[in-house]
Amino acid sequence: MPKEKKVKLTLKSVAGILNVSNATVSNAFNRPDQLSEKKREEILKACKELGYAGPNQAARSLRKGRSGIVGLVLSDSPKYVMSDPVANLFLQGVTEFLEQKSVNLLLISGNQPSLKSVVDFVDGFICYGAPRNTQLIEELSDADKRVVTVDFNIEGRSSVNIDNEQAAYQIASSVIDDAEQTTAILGLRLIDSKYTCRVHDNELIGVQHSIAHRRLDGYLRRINEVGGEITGEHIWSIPESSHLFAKDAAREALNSKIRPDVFLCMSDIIALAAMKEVLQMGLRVPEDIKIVGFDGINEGVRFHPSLTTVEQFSSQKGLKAAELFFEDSPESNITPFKIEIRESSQIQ
Amino acid sequence: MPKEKKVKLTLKSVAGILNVSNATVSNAFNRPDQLSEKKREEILKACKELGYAGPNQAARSLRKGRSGIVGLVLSDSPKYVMSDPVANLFLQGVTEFLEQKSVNLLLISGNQPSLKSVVDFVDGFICYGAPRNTQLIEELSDADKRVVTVDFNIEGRSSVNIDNEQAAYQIASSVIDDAEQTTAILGLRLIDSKYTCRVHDNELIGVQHSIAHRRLDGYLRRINEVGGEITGEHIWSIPESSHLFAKDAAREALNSKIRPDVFLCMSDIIALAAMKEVLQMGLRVPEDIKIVGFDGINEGVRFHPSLTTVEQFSSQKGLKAAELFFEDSPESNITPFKIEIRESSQIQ
DNA sequence: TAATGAAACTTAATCGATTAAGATTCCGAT
DNA sequence: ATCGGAATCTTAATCGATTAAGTTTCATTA
Repeated sequence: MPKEKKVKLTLKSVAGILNVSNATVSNAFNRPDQLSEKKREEILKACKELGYAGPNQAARSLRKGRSGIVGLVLSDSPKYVMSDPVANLFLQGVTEFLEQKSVNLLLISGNQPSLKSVVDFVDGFICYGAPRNTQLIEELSDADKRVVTVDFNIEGRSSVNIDNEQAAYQIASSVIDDAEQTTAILGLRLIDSKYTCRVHDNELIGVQHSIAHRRLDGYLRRINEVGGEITGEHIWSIPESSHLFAKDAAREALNSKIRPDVFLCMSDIIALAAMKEVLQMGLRVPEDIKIVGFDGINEGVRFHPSLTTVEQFSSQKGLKAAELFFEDSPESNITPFKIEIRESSQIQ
Repeated sequence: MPKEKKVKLTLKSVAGILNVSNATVSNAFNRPDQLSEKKREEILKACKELGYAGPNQAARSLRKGRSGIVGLVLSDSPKYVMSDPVANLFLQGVTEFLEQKSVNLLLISGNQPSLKSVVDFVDGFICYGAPRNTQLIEELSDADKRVVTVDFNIEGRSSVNIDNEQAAYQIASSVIDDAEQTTAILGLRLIDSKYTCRVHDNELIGVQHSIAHRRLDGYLRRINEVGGEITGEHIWSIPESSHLFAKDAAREALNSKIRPDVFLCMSDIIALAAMKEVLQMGLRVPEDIKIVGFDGINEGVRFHPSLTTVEQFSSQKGLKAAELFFEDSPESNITPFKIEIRESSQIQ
């Protein structure tokens, strides 16, 4: 319940009661060198007794132009992004760093129409994945604030990325060493469709800048290197990193005439869904089918069998992004990844 | 890159340029009925051309006393809370509702020393779990703002809870129907220790108000009902819902002389860790050991075998909490739960 | 034609702070 | 005794808006 109060407690009213100027009260809180030690303690003590908790932070931020709040722009709605364990790890990293800096985080949806409603509250933005509403990218580009982008780039702004092509190449290499192997690729948003579907050959040609296409490049490089067969027939595009869509794709692939013995999956969520499907069909992993994922989520370690994947240290990316936020000049960072060979690809 | 600008664009400067009063410009944005349609369009058009995006929201919020931001006070550090899938689902629910209301969310750590630094920026608080720093509870209790608590209560404030005792009783009942069964309880923070440890009988007596103790009450009620044996020897306390601690507890229980054939786990995370341990020891679930969890996280559905649990619709709780936030008077809400019988407890 | 009153704007106080510049006090040095 | 300057405190402008109250304009009605 709100406390009863006669007058509203503000810097001004407190100053009035104590019979000093507001400047002095303000200085008591912010600039100890501007007044005598004696007076300062006197004022702080009186404030405590009156129940005045200190300067209003909103007013202070208006005057000073700094709020101590960082806006975290998500690629999509918070609901969707938070359901993704990779994003979640990233958030953990960001919040860990920011908490230590006593800075708070304002969550901002990537399909909000504009940043107008929040821009004046924050000291800048960390942007996780290209926002779905592309207008936001323009606003971020033009804003007179600090900006750090993650998993995409805005010219002149700080950014954090991994080398997706190289990572995909290496994870593919860990499991493909023979032209006789048949690979199915379970990709994420390779084409613009609301449903799980096979990719046609011609659609593969279009150059795209998304993370998914860089990963595809890496997979294809390895398959071509060993002389394996790979066409649109072997590639599925899943509209979002969801269990249901991924299971559909896995089932289709298993029932198709290509009879894959390797699944290259563009996320661990997809890989785990595929693995569950495979196991439920009575097949063995890795004996019948080898499966690798991408991301390195904890669930992959726990799963039985555990999942071989690209560990991309998402929380480290979060830490790095937060760190770059406080740098004075823009800086591009390529974060490391690690190939984690586990049970799902390795016959004991 | 920031755009070059001669003068800073504010309501005042824009009014100066357009040769009208600031009131008129303000009204053009906020109160269309206060000026002619003609003038309004004229002003908005000019603003667009000048590149003035509209009133500064921080200044507006200072004046109006509303920011359109809700503070989400977490029980612990964001890093720790976000790593918990249940909290994550809750967040999804909250954000879903708030996004639709065009309200943004400010994340606040539960071990922050005070809410002072954020209280002036938000219209109120939703508080997920009792904050670790209890001083915050007092501040929340005294604040002249809206407050909704979840999974705990503050007198006179809105709250959202499930009936933990009843839920625990029911899930226990689904798996225990015989005095011959031997049950091990893997509990969460039943006693104040940093390590996984067995609970001693005398420690069970102390009445506690935490969720964990309500759940324990429910388990014990069922076990006593069927005449099963239950002592401190059968109960483990795990310091946090983490995989490693839970595996320790499971291993200890399996190797102990009580030889349990039922695991009642106070979270799905604990249950899944225990299950992985059981499977790795070569035992079968549910044939050798039945395992039930609590929470209803997605990973439980995906796991093989899938996990029997109490679905507590955490995202619904989030929605409800957000909904209550906008109610004018305090309201206590008890949200439903559902017993989900799946593979881990049911012999086909 | 004068009174009336709604419509369209403007004035100015206010939200709650920060801070440069000015005023006063006080002390030691010349 | 006087001057300089540091220490301490006050004055007042400012951050960027909102809004009640006041002013002017102008069409309507008696």
